[in-house]
Amino acid sequence: MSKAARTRQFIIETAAPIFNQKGVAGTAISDIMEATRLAKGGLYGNFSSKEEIVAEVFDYIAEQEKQRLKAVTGPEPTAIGKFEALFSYYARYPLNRDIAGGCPMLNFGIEADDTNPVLKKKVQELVQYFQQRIRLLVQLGKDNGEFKKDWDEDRFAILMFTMLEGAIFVTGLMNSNRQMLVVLDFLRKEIKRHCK
Amino acid sequence: MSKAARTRQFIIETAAPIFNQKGVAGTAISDIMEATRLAKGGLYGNFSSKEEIVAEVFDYIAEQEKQRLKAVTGPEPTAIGKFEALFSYYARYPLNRDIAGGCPMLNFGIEADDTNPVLKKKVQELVQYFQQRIRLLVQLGKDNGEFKKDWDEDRFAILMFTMLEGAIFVTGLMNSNRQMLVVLDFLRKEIKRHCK
DNA sequence: CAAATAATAAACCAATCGGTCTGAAAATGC
DNA sequence: GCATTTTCAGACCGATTGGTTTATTATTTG
Repeated sequence: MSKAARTRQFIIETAAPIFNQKGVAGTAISDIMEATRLAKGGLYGNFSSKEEIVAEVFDYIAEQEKQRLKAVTGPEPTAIGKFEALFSYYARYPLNRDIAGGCPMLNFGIEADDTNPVLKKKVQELVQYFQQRIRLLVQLGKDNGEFKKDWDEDRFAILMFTMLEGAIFVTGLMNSNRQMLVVLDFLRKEIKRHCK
Repeated sequence: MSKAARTRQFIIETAAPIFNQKGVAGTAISDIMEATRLAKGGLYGNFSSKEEIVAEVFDYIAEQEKQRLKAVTGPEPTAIGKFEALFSYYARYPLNRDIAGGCPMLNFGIEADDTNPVLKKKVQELVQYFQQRIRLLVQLGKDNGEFKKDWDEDRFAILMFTMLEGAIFVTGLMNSNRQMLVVLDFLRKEIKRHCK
């Protein structure tokens, strides 16, 4: 890895939580300069514009989120276990300092919706990936004989995803994970309901 | 109503959809000048800062949302009817041109969360108001003998609210109300399940 | 180890940011 | 309908925005 590539990566990783917390419009180049302790030349030697930094930051975040999802569900052999691992991950989500500023899909998605079509498309793809993963988990459970065959995974993926995103929002706003716990309790029961 | 008061109100109403779409940080005073066709003096003669405009814009939006909620549920005599009116309101929500830029609670809440404690508190209060209204609707239904007495309204209010907010988010991002319809279908069945 | 190349700090740029101020114009009270 | 007060346009302000350039310092590579 060349010096340039390392610096580039360092900038992306340092800028990521700043953009996630303060938003794209709310983050100034000077904020990134301060956090990276790099001068302007150091940034613009590696990126051609703020937009390019934002785009790569989101790509990095998206990859990170996918990896996190894999890391959480991967070790569990059963679909039920994978779901349970996901739920205890989300129970800690609002307190999780790794994801400063809350869910990036929500943060970038809300801002990009009316302002940044390129970023919006990236967020769309990440949302679709997540919903797809939920559907695949249900299908896995069906194949394993854990879940009833008549369970509609498409429907469940939508319910689970919208509830989780809503709960992350409320949870961040209220500084309490109480509502998240209620949502997770519901999802657990929904899983049980469809177990064989 | 004095001229000043009318201008003030005009500024608030004109600025509201702009802030809701572009965000607080993403909206410049020049944007509001352009939309209102007022010069700087016209704005700063009525408000002392951008922050003050934002605060009053959100107060206006909050009041507007409360009124909308009342207007939708008010005419219906039964709790079931009120819920059904709400659901058909949300089915049209993403297409509704009155609320340009999506749900203000979500838009302002996400941005204010890490950047603006004053605004954050205002959003918190509006969220609590909405959840309270849902609980009261369930209680009304219980009192009317429409719903079973053992239905946990606190739990339902959380599920309904988080799902709707999540659905509004996804729906705006995806430019399709498909997932909203799935969510509404679930909520309808949840109501039926608790009917006597 | 030297020459070529890549990376960065800092001065600099025009444009725009939020905000102030003053004089003219419009609304208001008598 | 005149005098007073309110309301607003527009020039102006310093600070900050995203971005460029240049000169110097590191890092590679032969």
